Amino acid sequence: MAAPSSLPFDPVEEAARKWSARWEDADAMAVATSIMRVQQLLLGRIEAALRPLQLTFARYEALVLLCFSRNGSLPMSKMGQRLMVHPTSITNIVDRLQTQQFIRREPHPTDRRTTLVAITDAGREVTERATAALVEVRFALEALDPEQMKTLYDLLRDVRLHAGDFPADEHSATWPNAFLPPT
Amino acid sequence: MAAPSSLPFDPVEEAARKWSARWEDADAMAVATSIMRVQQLLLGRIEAALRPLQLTFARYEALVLLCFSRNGSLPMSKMGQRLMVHPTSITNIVDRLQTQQFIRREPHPTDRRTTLVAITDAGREVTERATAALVEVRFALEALDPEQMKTLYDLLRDVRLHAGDFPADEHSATWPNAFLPPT
DNA sequence: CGTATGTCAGCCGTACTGACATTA
DNA sequence: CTAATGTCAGTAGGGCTGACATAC
Repeated sequence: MAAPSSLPFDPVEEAARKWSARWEDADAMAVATSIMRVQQLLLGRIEAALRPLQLTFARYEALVLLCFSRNGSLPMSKMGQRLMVHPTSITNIVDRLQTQQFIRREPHPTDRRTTLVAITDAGREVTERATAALVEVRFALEALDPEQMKTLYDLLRDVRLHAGDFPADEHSATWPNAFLPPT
Repeated sequence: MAAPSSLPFDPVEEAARKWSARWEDADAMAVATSIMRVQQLLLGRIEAALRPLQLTFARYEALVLLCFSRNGSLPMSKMGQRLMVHPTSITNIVDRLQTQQFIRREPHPTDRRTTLVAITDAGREVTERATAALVEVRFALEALDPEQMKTLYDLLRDVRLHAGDFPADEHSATWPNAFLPPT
């Protein structure tokens, strides 16, 4: 985690100012750079919170995905699609989680090509503890109030939608309305 | 680059819905996940645009930083601070750029501890071409109009500020006003 | 003296390519 | 047959740690 580093000014703003003097689209450059930097800052703080539990964010996401599945198990291919990772990367992640005894590989009952990944009790337990750790630091986003969160979420959703992260159509609400009772 | 993956729904929204049923701060989790995903999508498209020039985004950022410096050269330590990378990582990046003949290492005139990194003519040239390539794809942010860009920039700036990316005080404007003539 | 700068060897987790065996 | 699934070996680029020589 690169230390929040003692600069006397905002490096992104500085770059945008100089950029606009010779090139176009300085605003897009400033936003793209901001996203990279924020991701780096968040990931650093998130992984620092997970380190005592021997988890990375990638492995944590995989565990959460399994926790949310109907039977606590999913095919490798499904996990790869959801987490946006390469098939060989999901093999890697699952290998590590298996070494840690947080998941088990099981045969698929009907399709003998596919491998099911099932979360273990130890896996559920560490996921609970990791989640508590992340909620405690509010995912490193304590700078934002609920309204700002919603605005940011919606803007990022537009970017994801345009980049093909999920289909446009459908009766999909924009904001999950996490704090409202499920309808 | 993980392919934009043919899911029939928004995986982040889906996760937020299930999250809110058992845990707190589903909105912070949704925003953090969105940032990770958007960063991955943007980086994928940006690096695809840079690949023909044999550049990664990290190396491109280093070249731009040098382009913007007064004399086309900076100490390694300064580059590391600005780019938020570890001292050994800047050595790595500079090594690769040097192999590509895009930069030169030079001795510092007065402080014999520090190494100056100077951009070469070939370096300036490839930076211009890379910039043109990125401007052409609008940094993969063509989904957003100027007003959305500003909103997003300001929100991300709040997060960076709170995370210690730069000091709060100062007479710093929030938006670089890239399209206005310099005052 | 203590501090700062850059480099080196080495390790880690991740992303990918290409090839492959197995099964639908 | 073609297509899908998961695995393996190997490679690449990046982020770190610890140790170190050098210079302020």
